Amino acid sequence: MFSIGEVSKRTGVKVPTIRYYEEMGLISPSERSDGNQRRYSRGDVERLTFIRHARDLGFEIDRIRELIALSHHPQAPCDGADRIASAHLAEVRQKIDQLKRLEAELERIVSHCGGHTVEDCYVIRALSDHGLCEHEH
Amino acid sequence: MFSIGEVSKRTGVKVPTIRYYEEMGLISPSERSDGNQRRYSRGDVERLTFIRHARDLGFEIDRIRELIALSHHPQAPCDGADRIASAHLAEVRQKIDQLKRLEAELERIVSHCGGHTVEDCYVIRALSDHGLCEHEH
DNA sequence: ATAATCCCTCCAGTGACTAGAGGTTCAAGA
DNA sequence: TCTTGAACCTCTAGTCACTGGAGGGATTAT
Repeated sequence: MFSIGEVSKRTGVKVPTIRYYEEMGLISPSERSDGNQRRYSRGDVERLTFIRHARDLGFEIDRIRELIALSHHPQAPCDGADRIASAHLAEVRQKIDQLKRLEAELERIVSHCGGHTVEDCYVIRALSDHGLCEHEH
Repeated sequence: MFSIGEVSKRTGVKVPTIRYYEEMGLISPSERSDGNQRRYSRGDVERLTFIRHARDLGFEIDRIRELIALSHHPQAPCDGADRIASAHLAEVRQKIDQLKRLEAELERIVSHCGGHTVEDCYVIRALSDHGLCEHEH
C-alpha cells in the first residue's frame, strides 16, 4: 500500500491532481488508513499510469472514463476504444491544420513589420484591418 | 451610436463576450443611454474588430491589452508589437511540433489495433504500458 | 397603450487543474 | 515514549476565456 505522495512520485501525477481525478471518478484509493489517509494498491498505481498516459496524449477526462470502463470488459469488442482514439486523432489533425494556418498568417504579419513606429507597423495594422489577411479566420 | 446587439452583429463577437471584454478592460462603450444601455461609437466597433481579430489569431487577453496600449502611441517604436507577435508565433510553432508528435503516436496506436476484443486491443494496451511508445511524452 | 424584443446586472458553470488555509496523522529519531 | 517535522486531510477559491440563465428594466414598432 502506498501513500498519495509515493503514488505521485511513481506516476508523475501531482498530489492535488490525484485527488482531483478521484473527485472526477477516475480512481479511488483501495483503502484508507485509520487516520483517514489514502492508501493505494499496485493496481491503483497502474490505473493512474494509464490515466496519466492518456492525458499526455490529450484525451479528455470523459474519454478516459470511457476507456477505463472498456478496459474492465476484456472480452468486449474493441471498436469502442478504437473509435475514441480515432476521433481523437482526427481532432489532433484538425488542430494542427488550424495552427498551421495561424502560423502562416503570423509569419506574414511579423515578417512584414517594416515600420519603425507603431503608426506604420504591419503588426498593428494587420490586426486592425482584416482586409490585410490572406485567409479567412 | 450602436446598441450592443448591433455591435455584436457587425463584429461577430457575442453580446456576453463584449460585456466580458469590458470587464477585462479591453473596451468600454462611449456612452450609456438614459436607460443605462451601452452605446458604442464607430471607433468602438473598430476596436472590437481589432480585439476579435487578435483573439482569432490566438493572442491572449493580456497581450491584446498591451497591443491596444501600443496602438495608442502611434509615434512610439514598434519593437513592442513585433516582439509580442514574434513570441506568439514561437508559441504557435511549439504547439504545432507538440501536436505532430501526438499525431504520430496516436497514428501508431490506432493503426496497430488488430485485436477484436479489448483484451488484445493495442489502443488499451498502449495506454496501459508506456513501454510501447516510441517517444517520451 | 401594448407587445415583442432587446438590454441590464448578477451569479454559476465549463475543463483540468493549482494553490492556500487551517487542522490532523504519520514515521523516525532521541 | 515523546517529540518534531513532513506529509496528509478537507474545503474553498482562483486560473482562462468565455457561456448561459434568472429576474427585471428599456426600447421600439404597431
